[in-house]
Amino acid sequence: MDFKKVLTNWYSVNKRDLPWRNTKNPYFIWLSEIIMQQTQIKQGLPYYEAFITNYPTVFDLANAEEQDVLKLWQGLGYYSRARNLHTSAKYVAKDLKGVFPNAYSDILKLKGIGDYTASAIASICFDEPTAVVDGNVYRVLSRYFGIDTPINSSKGIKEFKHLATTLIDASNPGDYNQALMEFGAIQCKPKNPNCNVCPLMNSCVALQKGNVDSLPIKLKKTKVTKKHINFLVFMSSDKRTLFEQRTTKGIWQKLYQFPLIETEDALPSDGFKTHPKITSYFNDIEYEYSLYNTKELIHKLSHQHLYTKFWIIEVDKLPKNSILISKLKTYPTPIVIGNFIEEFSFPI
DNA sequence: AAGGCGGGGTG
DNA sequence: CACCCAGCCTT
Repeated sequence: MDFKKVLTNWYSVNKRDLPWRNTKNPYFIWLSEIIMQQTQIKQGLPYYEAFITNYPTVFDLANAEEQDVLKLWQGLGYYSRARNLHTSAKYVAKDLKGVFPNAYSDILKLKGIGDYTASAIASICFDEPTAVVDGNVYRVLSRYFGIDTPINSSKGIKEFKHLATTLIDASNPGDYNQALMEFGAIQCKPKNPNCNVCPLMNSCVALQKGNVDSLPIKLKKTKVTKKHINFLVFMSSDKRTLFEQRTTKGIWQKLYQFPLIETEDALPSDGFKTHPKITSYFNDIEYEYSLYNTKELIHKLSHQHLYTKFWIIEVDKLPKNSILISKLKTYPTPIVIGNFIEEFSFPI
């Protein structure tokens, strides 16, 4: 039996029952693919359900406020996915009158859709024989064919895309693509792959050479930077607080947060009042403060470790742009803020 | 070509 | 602790 036959047979027996496996509706498939980028199925599944419930059609998503879309996305990370999804939904609903593009090259033009996602939608929804290459595919192909080209080099990206294209089952590209990915997720796992019961054990190059564990090859590790971030949680006697939207380019763009002071070193509780950034921020306002977490909370992202402190600051009055504390939970926030809002006993 | 972008899970 | 996950965008 050849490679694709083995895979599709394996898939028909072992595939998980996922909600987007019973539809070819491009809107649903699109949603599922964006949500699942760099995300494990278990983590993304409840978000997929929430999105199809809240926005059953592309028009519903297009008509939504960006803030509401981000709120529904809260906790999933890589928030540009949500912003681009919303942008493209508006484009499809208005400019394309709700008709999703039906060819790889046109799907690829949508913001937030790259080679992988365009291939997935084109093959699953429109039977176009475009090969998907995601993390699973890199792993399966590099091992089965014994390829040690780094998967994150431009040479590797081209090589694996080309190989995947030559292998695709043109008669059923959608199922074949999903079979290859599912095989990587369940059978040919990163750690402890099930080689002893693998249907491809007789022809897997890496298994024969004994280097399954060292494939695929990936260059360069992302280096982690450390930051100290201090959130200023104001509380006024009329139960208001300050909450502001992040407008800067980088992390958590367009999400909301308490006023933030970044410091190079940890801000000591006895030095809070004298730190220049604090004195300039408060500018003669009377306040009482305390530290919510004496131990810094280390919020770990893939490329940053954020040493986080929440300072509770009680004041008499706050300016007009303050918000009611009771409305805090309606704003999209980074998960580290969302967790704090859940845990802290605000006066309401 | 390289780096930034989240949060959760695994060994 | 390191590495991975249905990747994409910007520089």
